[in-house]
Amino acid sequence: MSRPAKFDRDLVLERAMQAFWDQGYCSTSVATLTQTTQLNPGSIYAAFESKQGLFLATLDHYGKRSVEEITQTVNSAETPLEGIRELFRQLATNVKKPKSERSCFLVNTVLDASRHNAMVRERVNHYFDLIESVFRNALASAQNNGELAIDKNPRTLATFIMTTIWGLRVLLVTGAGQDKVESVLDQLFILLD
Amino acid sequence: MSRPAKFDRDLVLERAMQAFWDQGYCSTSVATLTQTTQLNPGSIYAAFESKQGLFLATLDHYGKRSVEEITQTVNSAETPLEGIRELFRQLATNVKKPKSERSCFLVNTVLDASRHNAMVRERVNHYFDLIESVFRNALASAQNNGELAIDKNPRTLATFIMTTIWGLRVLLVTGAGQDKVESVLDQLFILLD
DNA sequence: ATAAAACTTGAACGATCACTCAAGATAAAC
DNA sequence: GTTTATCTTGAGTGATCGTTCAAGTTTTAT
Repeated sequence: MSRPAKFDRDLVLERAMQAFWDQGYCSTSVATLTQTTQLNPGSIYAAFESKQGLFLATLDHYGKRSVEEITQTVNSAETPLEGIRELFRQLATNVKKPKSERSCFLVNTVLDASRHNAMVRERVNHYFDLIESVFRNALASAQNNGELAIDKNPRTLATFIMTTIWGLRVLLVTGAGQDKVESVLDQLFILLD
Repeated sequence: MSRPAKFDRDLVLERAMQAFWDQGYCSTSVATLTQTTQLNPGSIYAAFESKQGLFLATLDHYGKRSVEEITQTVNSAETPLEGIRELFRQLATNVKKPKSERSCFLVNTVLDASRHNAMVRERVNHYFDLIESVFRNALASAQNNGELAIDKNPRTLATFIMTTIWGLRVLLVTGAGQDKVESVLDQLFILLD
């Protein structure tokens, strides 16, 4: 016996996420959020408790989708190792895309808001862990296939892959060209052979 | 025929830098800056024009010192390649240090303020370029010494080293332990052999 | 001494911040 | 149709934001 919320929660999260992603937590005012989400302050606070509550919800929105997309890309290739390579090739094509300077929402957040907020840090680390396990599993499969040498360590390589992704995100923000990005991919792929 | 400023500019820059580094540009208010620098608002604005002006000055303060320290570490080892390895070993010891979660001021800045401010971006990129050239020169020297295989490309490797540093900074912020950090170093060192 | 120039002080400015809440609107339950 | 519970609206809250500036202070040059 109550009135359901009129707005589409996923649409609101998507729009709020774009705002936070573009401008960062601190520079995104509630006034901006009311514009982009087309929700009044009251509705935002009724649904998400606070600006931080909305931010955490957008983090989940982004995190879940990232994990899905990465899993999809890595696991839908012909072989596990090829899946990982394909993921990096896709990442590299971001150079040309218009909003590549936004980097990754999780990476931006971990270097910004997470350092003084345990809740944010834990959530970001959670999604990083999930993503790393996708790589670790793929590498283990590759070893079983004989695609990856038996003396390589999937755990070590997965950590290194994560580090390379993080580094690549920064590289893209610096405005690096195609050549630099491909340099990085080449070096990483050497280690995966 | 004028009155000289009473405050120590370097000390003020150091204190302001610590504040910006700890909390980020946006979260560091001028009120905070007046406390940490022990300067009144008027003095700050007389000396640095604006909050952003002070920030840019702290960026230079940090950037110049970083370049000096990296150059020193890389060039004072017995061989160029050993210098690069030594730098990474030092970076790795940051895991234990209390403020390791602050990452690198330049990296934090490039993912935060730089994306919507060309002046900040150019300045950060400038220092990144200087640092990368330290590695490129060291690698070229290593090749002349016969320490680095002749088929390796110093330019490509220097870019990869920068990417690894950036990735390592993120890794440290996630709270990774010694083991993960050493994993990354091991993989990087393979590529330098 | 005096004048000139620059620095220091700190109260005050308008703008904007995150957030609240009373009033009105709306859907489900009966 | 009435009740009930919740959502929506948007003006308004006090706090804090970056910045300014007039008044007072201090140093140098003459």
